[in-house]
Amino acid sequence: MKNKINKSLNPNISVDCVIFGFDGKELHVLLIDREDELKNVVSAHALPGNLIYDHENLNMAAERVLKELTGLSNIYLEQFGAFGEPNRIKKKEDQPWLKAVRSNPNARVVTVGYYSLIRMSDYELNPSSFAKYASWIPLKDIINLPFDHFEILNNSIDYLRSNTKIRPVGYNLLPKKFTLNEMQKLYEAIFNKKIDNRNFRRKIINLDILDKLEEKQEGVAHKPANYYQFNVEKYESHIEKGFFKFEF
Amino acid sequence: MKNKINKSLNPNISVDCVIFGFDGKELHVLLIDREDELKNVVSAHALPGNLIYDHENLNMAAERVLKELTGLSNIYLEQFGAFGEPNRIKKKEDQPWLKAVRSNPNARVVTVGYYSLIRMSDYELNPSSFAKYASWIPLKDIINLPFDHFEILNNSIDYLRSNTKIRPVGYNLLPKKFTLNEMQKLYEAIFNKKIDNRNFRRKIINLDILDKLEEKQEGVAHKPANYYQFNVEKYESHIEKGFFKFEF
DNA sequence: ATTCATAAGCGTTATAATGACATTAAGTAA
DNA sequence: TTACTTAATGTCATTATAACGCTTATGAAT
Repeated sequence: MKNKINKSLNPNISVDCVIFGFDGKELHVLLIDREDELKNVVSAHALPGNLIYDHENLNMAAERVLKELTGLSNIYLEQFGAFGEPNRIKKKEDQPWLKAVRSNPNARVVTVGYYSLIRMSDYELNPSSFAKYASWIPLKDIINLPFDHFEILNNSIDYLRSNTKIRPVGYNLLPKKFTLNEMQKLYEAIFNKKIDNRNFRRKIINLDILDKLEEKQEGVAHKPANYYQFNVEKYESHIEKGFFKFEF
Repeated sequence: MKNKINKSLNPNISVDCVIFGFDGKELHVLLIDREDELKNVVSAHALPGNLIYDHENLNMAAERVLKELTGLSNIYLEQFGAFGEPNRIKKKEDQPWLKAVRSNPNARVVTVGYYSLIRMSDYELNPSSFAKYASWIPLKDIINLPFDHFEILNNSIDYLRSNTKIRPVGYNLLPKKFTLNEMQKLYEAIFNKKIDNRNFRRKIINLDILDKLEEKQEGVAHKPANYYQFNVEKYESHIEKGFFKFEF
């Protein structure tokens, strides 16, 4: 079994996935705790990532690895960069785990980063393979990671933000019906800053990608908010065209 | 010699360079004609690219490969993506050359793309290694390329354009002293469209990255244009901050 | 000397987008 | 009835935008 896998695993190329999760309040990142072949769980959280097979392309590899390690599937992943410092997996503290799980632990590995932003409540975590646990860690609590994963994470954040500046996000991140304030919280989470509510509303509404519903919130101890939903056609065409400047 | 090189060349990872050249009028791309070990020149133009060494990072590899194949050095290269279709170098017509120059011609290779935009007149082409010729080909004349190089090229164009929308370019692309119309031609070349001259001037001048010089054109059979030069400090700080929306 | 051709360079106007800011509205809870 | 909480709205001054036409400085041609 191990041999069979190793035959087609490329020793030099890996993918790493940065999955941002939104819970309505703040951004989280999906990290795993690794388990080596001796079943000693390696505690430092890490990005889900692994070597690719020679028969799959990078996107497929990222999807497969993500699924194998965390159970998540059907997630649109976007590439944001390749990381290839020769010493990126040479740190002393990272060696024992590599030696335990890789047939060629000293090989030079270039990794390709993929990211996604999803709604946490839509997915159930099912770690397997060498991932013993998988968990959502608040982004703000992540202060370091093994290998060069912290650098990769920071790169992905930049990428996410600049992408969000030129393409609206939200579909798949908010409930089918949502309030504008829920949407604003999403943007505030991504950019990690407060946004003026009147200006936000004006801007989002002018984008003309939302339909205002008749429905309102119920049972809340304050003025109920109106529900909105994405107008999928307008939303998609806006995504295609790209470029709306989102700055507050 | 061959063995020595092959020992540390990683068979699975390459870099490819898209060097855009500006001649004051239109964009060109630096392509090579390949020569195999039997000195049969392979005629189809290709992007300069090759496998990386295990001791170098991706950036260094791109710089080295570019220098080895074309003679260009001291060029700031920016990564724009990794390309990893399993069949990307499996096209029938690409096999003879691979067999002639690679010790492992069937290996699966993921390539990382780097691009730059330079002033053609600043550099002299000195092809070597397996590059028999290196030449600037007008971008508009490039209709296909071997391997997946055409796709890589198209990706790099998108990248160049979106980058130019959010960060001013021009330093290193124009003479030390240049006219606003020369600068406008650069932008027109990058975006491949005509731009209104009054609006262009207003926008560029409002960026406050240029110093207007006392000097004017001489010997031209029309009203002489004023020379400008970049204010390096302002330019750099603007590049840092990023994000100016450039749309016409 | 005069005219011509050429590109440079200036300016206005109507419209749209931006940021900053404060009050009222609609519901539940007590 | 009042208190509490979040939703929702509007204005204004400023800035950015796109579209557009005329005048100017020079060398070349006559």
